[in-house]
Amino acid sequence: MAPRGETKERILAKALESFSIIGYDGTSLDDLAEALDIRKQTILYHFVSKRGLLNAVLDDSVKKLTESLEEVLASTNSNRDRIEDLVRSVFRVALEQPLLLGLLREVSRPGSPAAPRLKTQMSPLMSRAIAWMEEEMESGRMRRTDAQLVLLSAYSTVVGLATEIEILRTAGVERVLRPAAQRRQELLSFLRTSLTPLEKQTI
Amino acid sequence: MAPRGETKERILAKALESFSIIGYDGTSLDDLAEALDIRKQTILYHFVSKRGLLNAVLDDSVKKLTESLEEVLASTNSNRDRIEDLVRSVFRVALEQPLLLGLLREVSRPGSPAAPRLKTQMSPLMSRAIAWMEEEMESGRMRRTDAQLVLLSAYSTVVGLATEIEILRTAGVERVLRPAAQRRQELLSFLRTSLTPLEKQTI
DNA sequence: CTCAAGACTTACCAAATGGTAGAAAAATCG
DNA sequence: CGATTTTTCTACCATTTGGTAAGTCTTGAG
Repeated sequence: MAPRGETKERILAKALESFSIIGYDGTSLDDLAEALDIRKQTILYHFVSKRGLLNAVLDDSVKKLTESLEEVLASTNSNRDRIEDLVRSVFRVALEQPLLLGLLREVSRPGSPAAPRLKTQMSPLMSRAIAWMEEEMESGRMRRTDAQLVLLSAYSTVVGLATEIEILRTAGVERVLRPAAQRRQELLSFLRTSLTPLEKQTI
Repeated sequence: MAPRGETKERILAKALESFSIIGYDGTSLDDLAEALDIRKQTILYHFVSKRGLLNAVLDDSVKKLTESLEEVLASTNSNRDRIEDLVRSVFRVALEQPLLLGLLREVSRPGSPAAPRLKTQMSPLMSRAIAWMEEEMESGRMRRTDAQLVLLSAYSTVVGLATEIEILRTAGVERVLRPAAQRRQELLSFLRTSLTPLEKQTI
């Protein structure tokens, strides 16, 4: 028998994968259990209900996401290109944990049962990000715009790059898109041209 | 009894709504029927199976989407700001038919059963859009970049603006975002700074 | 060794789901 | 009107689903 929380971890990982790819409703506990060579009741033992499992996966994911971004947001007044730092770090998450963004996408759907919980979980991170941006604007390192709007655009683009790629590939844009590094570069120039103060802009 | 294809139309509309909001797997034919005050078998009579219904909804939606964009893509060498035309038209679709984009989002999920069909349906439109952009670049009206990449970014942002707004609202960005017109404006400047040829750029 | 707590399983189940078969009702047309 | 076709409904059904109840097995502390 698996000691420690090993089984629990395995379930969480597979659940993230399944929720992220075939969705919450599309995931059956029986299938999940079979994929893990485990009995369904083991899952229910650890997480009480399917919703409980979703909540656990969600909590876990948001935690990882937060940890990844926290350090960048926390780094104070260095002179480095902080936008680049942020984009780089977000991209790292997107590349290492695409499932995580897939889950965000799944859960953020208007009809999702987990929306309220997501709010509770993400609120601090969002406030933090907005505060960070406003601080940047205050100090003149970032052009003054609506922080929320930029956040929305950036968020959409990143999640899009990570997940919506599929539709384009499916829709006929077959040739594999540029490597991730180049895509990041593209996003960077988008953000730079939009955010860098005019007087510093060299393009 | 409803003559003509009236019932069929009603079913299609409600199905689009349901698929788009609570997803394909989350939609039950019984619930759908009840919402329409109709018996489930009526749905199956018209669309054979649940998959058949999804396909029908998909075909219908892609058709509307294509029609909306076709005219812009078709308009030849006018001197007007064609990027603005395109963005404007896409936004009009997004605002008038948000469910349509919601469906795209749902269906474009990697695990979706409708992905192959989506490919068939969207391919011409995508090729068309790419050809359009390359033509613009050729003539110097658009800065030379990777058309596919720009398409991906623009697509992500629009679908994002239309659907992912929900997550931010849910995640604590409560204050209602700027009106659509301003958001469109923002997207326009994103695209302009990225696409307008340098020598013409005034910012 | 004992025994309680934790981890995992077998045995079931009520509800919901997509779907089939065929009758009944409505519309269409000569 | 009467016959035929189209549309909708009632009656079922097999399977799947999330979940409950109650056991068995494992482990670690005393």
